[in-house]
Amino acid sequence: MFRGATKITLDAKGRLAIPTRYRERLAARCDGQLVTTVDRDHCLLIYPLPDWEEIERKLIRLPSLHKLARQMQRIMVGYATEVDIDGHGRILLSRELRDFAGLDRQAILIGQGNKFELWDEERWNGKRDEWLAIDDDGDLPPDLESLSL
Amino acid sequence: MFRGATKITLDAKGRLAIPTRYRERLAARCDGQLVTTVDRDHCLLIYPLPDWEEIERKLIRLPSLHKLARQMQRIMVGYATEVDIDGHGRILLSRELRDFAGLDRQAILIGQGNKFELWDEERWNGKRDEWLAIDDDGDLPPDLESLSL
DNA sequence: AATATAGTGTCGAAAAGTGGAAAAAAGTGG
DNA sequence: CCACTTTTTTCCACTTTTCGACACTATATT
Repeated sequence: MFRGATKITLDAKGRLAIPTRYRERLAARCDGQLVTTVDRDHCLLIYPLPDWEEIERKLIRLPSLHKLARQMQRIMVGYATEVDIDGHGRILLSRELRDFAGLDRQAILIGQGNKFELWDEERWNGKRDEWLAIDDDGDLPPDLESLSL
Repeated sequence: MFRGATKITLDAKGRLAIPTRYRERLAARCDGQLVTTVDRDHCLLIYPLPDWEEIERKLIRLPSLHKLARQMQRIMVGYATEVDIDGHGRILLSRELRDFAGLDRQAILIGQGNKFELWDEERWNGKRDEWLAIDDDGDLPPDLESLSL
């Protein structure tokens, strides 16, 4: 399980150095082979290759006539890019992906279970504060209703 | 069960010395392995690793397409950082976590059952006074209505 | 073919993390 | 009230990680 938030700066060429505490796990899980794609919230998702392949299978199987399903296929599979971790623990993010997520220099890498999310720092801070401000006394789904932290 | 409030100062590197009265219990429960994450009220939550893992499992299982669920995953799992108690009973709080909670030197550690809360001292004092000032004559939810202390 | 643009690898400096120990403060018992 | 123990805090030295710079290669463009 990947967890934790890390501030990261991309270099001039758009490379991202994976924090060392994840490297060993990634080497073991997928030999440094990752897949990067985009998320509706304009961040990037970074999966170990085998995890991505499973998700891709699920996406492909969705009914083609369902509008939302087709959109998700197009966006997620469409942007999915295979990247290898280089000898110094870095990956190169293509211009298309960086543009989509508004990434230039300062970014935040967020562990999310089987994947990572990569956000432009400012966008993350903005969204985060927005989420925290939500007053969720309203009706919650039962799973959340009963959640005790 | 952890209880009690303790004034604590962080050192220049952002390390926090766990009060000795908790150390033995923490060593027994989780061999000094803790997880720190953030709370909506801009304090940090500190769990023994096994307690956190259970919460994380619940969070990860929530449906990915549910907006509120995704937000909670992002914030709570996203900031969750594994920390080990070192030989001198200290843990290091990452810059990201300290920034989030506005921690610099003086902090308050609050026992809260299965976890601790860590507050910047000033923020704690402010919030506490705010809470104490609230006049709660209004209509309470039934669980509270019948609460006898 | 020449030039620009993007991608890759390597190195060194700076910053951050780690561990240990001494000093200061607080608590305890006589 | 004083001496002693324990806990807390500060400080320093060392290691690791991260960041920025540079040079080289490959690919695309005019």
